[in-house]
Amino acid sequence: MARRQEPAQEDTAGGAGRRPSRRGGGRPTLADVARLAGVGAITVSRALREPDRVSVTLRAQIDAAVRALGYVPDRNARALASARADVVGVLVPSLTNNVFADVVRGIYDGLVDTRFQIQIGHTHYSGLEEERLLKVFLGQRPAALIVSGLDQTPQTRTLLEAAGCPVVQIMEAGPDPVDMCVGFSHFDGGRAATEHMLSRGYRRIGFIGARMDPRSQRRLAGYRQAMEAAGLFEPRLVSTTPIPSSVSLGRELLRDALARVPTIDGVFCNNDDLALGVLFECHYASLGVPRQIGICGFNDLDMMQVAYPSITSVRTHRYDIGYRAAAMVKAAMRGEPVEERIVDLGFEVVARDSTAGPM
Amino acid sequence: MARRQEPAQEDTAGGAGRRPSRRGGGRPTLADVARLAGVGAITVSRALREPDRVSVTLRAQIDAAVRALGYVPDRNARALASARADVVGVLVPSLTNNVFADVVRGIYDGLVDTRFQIQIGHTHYSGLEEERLLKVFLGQRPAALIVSGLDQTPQTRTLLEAAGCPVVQIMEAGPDPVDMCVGFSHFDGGRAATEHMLSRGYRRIGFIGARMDPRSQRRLAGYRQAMEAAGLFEPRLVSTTPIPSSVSLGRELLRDALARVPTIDGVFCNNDDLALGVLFECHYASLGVPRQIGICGFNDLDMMQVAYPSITSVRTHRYDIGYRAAAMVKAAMRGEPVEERIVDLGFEVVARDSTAGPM
DNA sequence: GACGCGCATGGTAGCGCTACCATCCTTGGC
DNA sequence: GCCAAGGATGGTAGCGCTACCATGCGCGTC
Repeated sequence: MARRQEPAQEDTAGGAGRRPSRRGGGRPTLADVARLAGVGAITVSRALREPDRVSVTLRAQIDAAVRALGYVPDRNARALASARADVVGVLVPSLTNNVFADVVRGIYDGLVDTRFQIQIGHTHYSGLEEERLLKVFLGQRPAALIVSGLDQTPQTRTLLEAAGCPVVQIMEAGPDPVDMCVGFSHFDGGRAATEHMLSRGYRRIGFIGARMDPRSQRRLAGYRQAMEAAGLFEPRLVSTTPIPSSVSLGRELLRDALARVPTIDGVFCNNDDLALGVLFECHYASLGVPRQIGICGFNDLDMMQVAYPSITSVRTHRYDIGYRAAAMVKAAMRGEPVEERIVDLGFEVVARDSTAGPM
Repeated sequence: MARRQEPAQEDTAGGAGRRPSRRGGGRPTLADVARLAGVGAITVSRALREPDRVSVTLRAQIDAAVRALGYVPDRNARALASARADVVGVLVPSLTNNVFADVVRGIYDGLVDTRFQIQIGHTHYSGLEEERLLKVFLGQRPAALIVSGLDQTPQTRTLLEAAGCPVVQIMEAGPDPVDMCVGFSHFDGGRAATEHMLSRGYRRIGFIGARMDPRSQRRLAGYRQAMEAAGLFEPRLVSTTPIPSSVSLGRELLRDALARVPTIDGVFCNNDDLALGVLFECHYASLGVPRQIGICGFNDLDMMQVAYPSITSVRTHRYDIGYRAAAMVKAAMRGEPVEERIVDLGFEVVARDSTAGPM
């Protein structure tokens, strides 16, 4: 298969006197379009980028020439000449995680009507990997950067500050962002969930958490504060692991927790995967939900509502975070002053059957 | 915040006689490194891309200069000069779908140790959108392309054939790929799942499917062939909708199916989300699984194994498909002849409690 | 000892586009 | 009717890198 390096293909229209340049592979260029339309190259460039600044007559000629040649602008040349690639770099810990998949979907939707392409990097929850990827991204002078969380390494923060493009930190709302941020308070979310369970009458509420990234830590801190305020905190109520979260891990962690504290009457799960696993383990072990065990998840994925019994969770506005981040980035790239640099989209505790109260 | 267009920063090392070029923002260039290291620019370029071709002495000097200046190669300039961007374009229908999230993770992992960046486009299951995105991708002369499925529009296929780079079609294994393909037979998967349920004694097996893309259609065709072979096919056993799949939709579709055919004794679900919804609806309606209703999903996500009862599903090798696609792309980009252009990674019916047999 | 081969290194000339500035033409004010 | 102002158009000069083609050197061959 002649897949690599096709021989220079024949010019579609009669591009008279075109010297066969050895590089580039014979694709039509801006100059070809200009020649066919009988205008200067720069006018073609403008017609494509800022149509309003070119007269209607010329624009029509140029459009026709573009179509006739099947011209596609070379984004690499454009990026080099303007010292700016039409690329928005996005750094997320992982895409397997439904939460980030939703955020990224919001970002994509927010940028779908622009010329910007999205490039995603997976940090795998590692600050060093984040730093490495950021350098790679900066190598192409991205139009904007979206990074997850507020806990970058000092070096990464310095790079972001010197990036020379808009930067949005997502998932968390907090003071002193590099440039802008959009998210919510994980601490408050953890506290609110715990307070909800306490208000429903649960007392020995365990915390189950996997892959304790900074945001998970803050949710745990919120749980702890609520429990301490009620005089109910005990270290052995907390089960955490650095292992990535999954439904099956939820089952295991509940078993562990019950082995350690058999009298647990409720579980606040760091996320919904774990909560679903906890529910299945309760089914399996014939523990009644919500009478013997109350369950609360975090994020409120679709399945929480339809699980049987339905599972209480903290609804977070993941898609909106991505969409809003895209909007902030767009505004900043247009040069508009962004007055609201710190956006807190909040959360809601959605009470369902799984926390109806102990017997 | 001076976020946009920082003033040209001072040269870190003493770059004597450096005229302040108005564009580019004063970032160190290859020439700066060459000057500091006392070598030619091209040697620096080689030292970075093909270290073996530069003597150890010079390499050390160059490395030192790179570090001293904090030099980061400009990927846009590199792409323009070499007529190839270090970007692999990936077109998938959606990332919300766990299935594609896994595939994409495999692609990322497969390319993590290379210089290539991944750029993802979401076609939203639309052939026209796929075509549009492909043109955008081609505008930067990607190093390789990975697209989903074998059912591109004729125009898209033409573009792919003329892309001048390796192309891998993923998710399906079939004859006559544009260049290469890796996946499995959805038809066979649907048939095998149905045959499994038939072998366990289920007779009035319904099909539940959402967002009937070409691959879902082929799974349905496989189901249909198995049912017809057993003399059990009936059109009203099939419930499909163009709506995107979700757990809650699974609950609804089961209700619909039962309303139409109350004697249904099994359900083959087009994917695992639906299967989980069906399970929850059975819990809710007090229908015993697997005695009254047998359930089989598709893809075998993590939660199938830990659901209670555990749910039979067709395991597909999503991560491996992505990883293998990345490997094929890497080999082709290195110019190695790829002998196996059509790779079928198969699937397995993982029998669990949900299809233990009717009463 | 002259020649040729291969390897390390360098110079030159773009890649295709856009920033910057110059030029031209229209339009309006006096 | 002349000139200023402003909008449309074009020419020139790169952006920072790599492909291509020298060049120079050491070494083996006859």
